[in-house]
Amino acid sequence: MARLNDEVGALLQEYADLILLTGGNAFRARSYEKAARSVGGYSEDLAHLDEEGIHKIPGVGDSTAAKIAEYLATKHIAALDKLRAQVPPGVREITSIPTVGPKTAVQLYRQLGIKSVDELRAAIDADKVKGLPGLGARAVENIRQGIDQVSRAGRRSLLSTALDLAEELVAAISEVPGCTRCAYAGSLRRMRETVGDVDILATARDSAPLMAALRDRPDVADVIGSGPTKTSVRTAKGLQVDLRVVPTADWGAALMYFTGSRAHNIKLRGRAVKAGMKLSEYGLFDVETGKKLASRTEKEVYAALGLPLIPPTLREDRGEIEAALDGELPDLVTLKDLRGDLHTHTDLTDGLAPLEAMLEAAAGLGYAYYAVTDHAPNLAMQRMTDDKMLAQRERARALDRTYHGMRVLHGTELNIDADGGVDWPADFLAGFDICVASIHSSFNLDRGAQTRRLIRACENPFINIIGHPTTRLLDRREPIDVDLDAVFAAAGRTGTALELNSSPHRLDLNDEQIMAARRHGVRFAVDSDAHSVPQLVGNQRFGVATAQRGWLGKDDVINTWSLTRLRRFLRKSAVRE
DNA sequence: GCCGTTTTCGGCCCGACTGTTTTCAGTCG
Repeated sequence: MARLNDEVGALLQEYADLILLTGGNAFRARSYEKAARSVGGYSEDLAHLDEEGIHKIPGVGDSTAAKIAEYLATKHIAALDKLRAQVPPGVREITSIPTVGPKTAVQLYRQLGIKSVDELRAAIDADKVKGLPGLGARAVENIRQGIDQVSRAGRRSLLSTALDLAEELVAAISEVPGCTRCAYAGSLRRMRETVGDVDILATARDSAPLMAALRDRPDVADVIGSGPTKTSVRTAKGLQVDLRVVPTADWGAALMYFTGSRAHNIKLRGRAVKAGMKLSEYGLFDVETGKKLASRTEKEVYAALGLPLIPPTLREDRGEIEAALDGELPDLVTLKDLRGDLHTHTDLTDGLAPLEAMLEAAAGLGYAYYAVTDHAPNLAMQRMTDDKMLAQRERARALDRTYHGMRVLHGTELNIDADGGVDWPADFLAGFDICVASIHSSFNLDRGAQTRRLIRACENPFINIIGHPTTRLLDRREPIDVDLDAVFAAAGRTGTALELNSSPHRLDLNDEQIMAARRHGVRFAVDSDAHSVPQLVGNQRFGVATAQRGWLGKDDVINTWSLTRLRRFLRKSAVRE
């Protein structure tokens, strides 16, 4: 469910953006930005806080607290509305294009009247942009590529965004009198990394009240169509939602049909045909007699096809049907299998919560161990020093075992430089329990150079995990150009785990890369990369689902292991000795 | 606008990279 904190955080971020776009004080804007992040990542729900409680959120002072209180009371912020009136919403949207910031967006608006991404593309095509101050041929070409990238990503929503909406809708529709079952289906149920639309399936004798409940929601901007079996709407945020209502007796067949994938369904139907049966969203039928053989539950339908229930995360026609027939479906890793988290941050660098708050939340998840891995000095903005890191280590040692006996590992997230080196020499690295190493710069090296730097990082005897290996951001940045097969081979050979970063913006490695890496004997760390308590608690479901999509079992994932086994792996002895 | 082992004013995450410049502005992590 979307938290009120995220909603308010987004408004404060918008306010900060609008301050910059209207030429306001940059420090003022930064202050609202900081507050936006802080509110979004705050562990307590705004809905349960009074004005005094709101004031205690770090980075929230008198002015911001008043705006939040105003929003909670009236659902409006007058100052925000005032700024909105000065800048068309499309101008802010333009700043989401990589390489286009507020200065450029405002210049385009002032000089050419451009107030949407579409208008900007048209202006570039008409050669009107080149020649503006600071915008030469190269810069314009970068903007054009940025537009392409954003529009490719923009058609689909992040899994987390779609899931928030779907869970809210399922809860609402389930409460409508007469609704007997309700669930989300589609690519969302398969937990694909991005989702084109949200499919909701429900059963009820009379569908009308369910359809009305969807149509009448305040966040519905547009009803695309509505009949007795299907209603389609578009939300204010542009996400399409389809609600289908089927008879209770056909729940299983309909859920299978609407969960897909298409390729999985086609293969199942082919199998049915060979056996003299027909499979549709209404059930599995005997072709000769027309008799319905199964439809009530998914398990029944799969069983009638001679198959065990196949988990939704595997239904992509990547061999799961064949594996099911051979009795070789993988025993997939689950959220409950995770015994710890190996890549997390605190407010010592860019995290929001102090170490103690993160540890308490981790212990609350039942973790047996937990690694704090704050940023290393080469990410200059983080201002890390040797002394700060050593002081944190002392605190971590002191807090070891104090949270329900949870073991605290002291680590760091190193920066892999363009040559594959990292922040500290061997003697300092040797002091850490665990080292994650990630790329945070030089994203545009050529394929050979990227491959070399990552292989060299794998060969570093102190690096245990390569963090977010391709560095892609689903809504913002393409992956680096790298020979992943060569990197996977190096990771397998050196005993370096590859991360499956659970942030819904990353999911890096992705499902197919995981499958390929596994063939090289690579082990994986499913890590939250949490920068706040909500991320620590919320991210891992996305990582685990992606691990399942990559066919990973418990044994493939090092943070399901016992601490003893994990420590042995972290010694990386094969390389060091 | 926020904040204080720099505390009621004066700083504020700091450096690299890119493409435009001829000494720098804008963007990004």
